[in-house]
Amino acid sequence: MEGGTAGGWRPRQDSNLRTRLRRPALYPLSYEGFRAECTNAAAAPTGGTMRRHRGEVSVFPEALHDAVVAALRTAHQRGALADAAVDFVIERPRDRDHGDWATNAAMVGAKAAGMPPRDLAALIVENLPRVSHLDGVDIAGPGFINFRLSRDWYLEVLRNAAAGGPDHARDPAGSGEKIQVEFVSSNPNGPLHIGHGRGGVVGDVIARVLGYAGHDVQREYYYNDAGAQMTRYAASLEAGYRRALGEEAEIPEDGYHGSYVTDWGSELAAERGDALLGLDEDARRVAVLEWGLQRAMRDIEETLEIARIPFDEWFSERTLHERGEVDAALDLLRRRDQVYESDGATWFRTTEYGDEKDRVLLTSDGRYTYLAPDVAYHRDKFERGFDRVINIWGADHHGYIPRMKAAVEALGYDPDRLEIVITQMVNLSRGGEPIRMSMRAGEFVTFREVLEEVGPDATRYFLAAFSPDTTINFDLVEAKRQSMDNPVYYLQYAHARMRSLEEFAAAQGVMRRSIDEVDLGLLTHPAEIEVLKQADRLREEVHEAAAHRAPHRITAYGYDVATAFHRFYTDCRIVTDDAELTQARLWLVEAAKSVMLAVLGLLGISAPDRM
RNA sequence: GCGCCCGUAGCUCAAUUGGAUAGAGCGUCUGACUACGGAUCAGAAGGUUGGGGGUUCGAGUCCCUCCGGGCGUGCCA
Repeated sequence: MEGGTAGGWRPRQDSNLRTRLRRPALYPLSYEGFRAECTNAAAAPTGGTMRRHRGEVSVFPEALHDAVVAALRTAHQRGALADAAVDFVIERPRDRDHGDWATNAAMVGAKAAGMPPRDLAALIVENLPRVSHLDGVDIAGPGFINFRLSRDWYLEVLRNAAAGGPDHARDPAGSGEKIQVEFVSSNPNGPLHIGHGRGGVVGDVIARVLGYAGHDVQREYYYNDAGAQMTRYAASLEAGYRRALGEEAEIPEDGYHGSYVTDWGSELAAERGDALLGLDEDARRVAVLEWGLQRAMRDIEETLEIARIPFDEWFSERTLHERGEVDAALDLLRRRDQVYESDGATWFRTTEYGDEKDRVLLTSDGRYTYLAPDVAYHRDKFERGFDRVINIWGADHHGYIPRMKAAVEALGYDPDRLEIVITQMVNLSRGGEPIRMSMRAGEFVTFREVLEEVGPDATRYFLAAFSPDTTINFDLVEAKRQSMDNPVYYLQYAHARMRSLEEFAAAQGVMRRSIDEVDLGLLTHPAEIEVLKQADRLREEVHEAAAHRAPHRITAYGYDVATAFHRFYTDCRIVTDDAELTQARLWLVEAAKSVMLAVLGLLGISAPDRM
C-alpha cells in the first residue's frame, strides 16, 4: 500500500482536506493523518470508498479526495506529471447547477505541472479511478472538475435518514475533543438582559452543535459571587429594603439603580420584615448579600430555563478563594517570574504575551482585581482536562482577550486552547422605537421579559440567526409577528406538515410498509431529489457550524430544508391512488422529518405537530 | 490616539474562510390548488460588495490607505 511519503503527486504535508467538513479530529490536516485516522477509527476504505461507523453511508467528499489523489499519482507514474505537491480542496460548487461536488485541483496544480489548468483537469479526469455512486464528471470554467452523484446515492441518503432518526448524522460521542463551553456567566447582581440572552443562545447552540459533531461538551456558568460588585449590589439592595420598610435610604451613586432593586428590596422586606435592621452593620450586609445572591441566581436560572439553556456546572468564584486557588495561581505566576511589585500593587507582565500594558492583580490596598480570580479560574479549567475551552463573551469584553490569553500562556498552557467567541451587541426596539439599555443606571427590558413577550422559539431563532460578528437590531414587534419576518414559523410549519401528512395517511388507512419492501426508485421528481440533496448536507453543515462556532449556519440550513420540503409538498401529492408511489413518498417524508427534527433540536426550537 | 467588530439589493442579512454568473427573506409587481394545512408555491424587478491602490490563474473575502458606524481602551466588574 502506498504510504504518504511515496513519491509522486501528493497533498502537501500541511495540506488540508478542505471540504466543508474540517474538524481535525475527524478530518486531520494532512493526507497522511487522514489515512491513519481512517484505519484507527475502524473506518478503513472498503473498495474505492469508505464507510464510516455504524454503516453510515456518507462517503463524500472523502472518496473524491482519494480519487483525485490517486489520479494524480497514476498520471505521475505514467510519466505525464512531474513530482510536485498540491493543496487542493473538494467542495460544494457555489452554483448547484455545476454538480454535487467540485475540486480546484487542476487550477492550484497548474503552475507546478507546467500546463494549463484545463489540460491538467483533463489529465486528472482521464486517470480518475472508479468511484461508486459517481455519475458524471466534467471540466468547466477555468479548470474546475465537477462531480455529479447518482440518484442511487440519494436513495441511500433517504434510507439512512429515515432509519436513523434525528441523530442519523450524529458523530459518535467522544470521537472529537473534550470541550468546555462557558457562557452567559452574568454576575449575580441583577436580571439577565438581551445581551446575555444572545450569548446564552449562541453558546447553547454551539454546545449542541459540537455535541452532535461528536465532541464531549461541558457547559458551564461562572458567577462572580465575590468581589466589589457584590458589595455594591448588597448596598443597593439594602437601600431598597429600607425604603420598603418606610425608611429614608439612598442607593449609592456607584450602586445598581434598576427597578429590580426596589422590587427585590420589597420582597426581602416582605420575607424578613424588619428583622435585619436589628443586626449590626456587618451582619446585616452579609445577610442582605446572601439573600440578594440567591434571589439573583434564582431569577437567572429561571430565565435560562424558559430559554431552554441548560448548564452542567454552575461555578462559583468564592469556591476558588475558599480552596486557596487564587493565591495558588498567583504564587505560580510569581514562581514563573510573571509578576512584579510597583506603586504598592502587584502587576502581571501581560505585555510579554502581546497585551498592550501590564495588568494589576493585587491593588495597593491589598484587594484582588477581578483578573486574579479569573487567572485562577482558567487554570482550574485546564486542570480539569479539557482539550479546548471556549468562552462566549459580549463585545464589551473583547478588550480582555489579550490578558486572558496571556494568563493561560503564563500558566504554561497553549493559549490556542482558549478560544473566545465575541457576540456583538443587541439593540432592542419596539416598533422602531429604541429601548435604551443601562444595567447600572436604571430602566432596561430583561431577557425574561423578551422571552415572555416574543416566546422562546422566535427569540432563540432570532438570536441564533445572525453571525455573532453582526450587531443585531431586535425589534420586539417584528420578532413576535407570525410572519415571514421570523422564519422560525417557516421551519416549524414544515415539520407540522410532515406530521399532518402522517395523520392524513393513517386516516386514509395507509400505513408505511417496511422500507425494504418499498420501491424507492419511483422517486424521480426533481423536487423529491432536492429534498434528499438537502438532507445529504446535514452532517457537513453541522461540522461547518461546529468548526466555525457559527450557529447561524444551522438556521440557514434549516431554511433550505424547509424550502425543499414545501416545494416537494406543492409539486408532488404524497397520498394518492398509486399505492407504491405513496409508500415511497411517505418514506421520503420520514427522512425529511429526521433532518428537520435534527435541525430544530440543534437550535433548541420546539417541533409542534400543529400550529 | 490605539485595539476589536461592522459597512454587500429600498430594508434585515448570507456568501462553503481565495473559487465559477455575489445569494436569501422582507417590501414592491405578476401569477398558482374543486383532493394531503395558503403560516405554502412559482416568476419579475432590484448590485460599481463605502472609496482608492496592491497581491494572483481568480478578491465581497487577504495586504495598504482613506471615509463612516459600533464597542473597548481603570489599582471597576
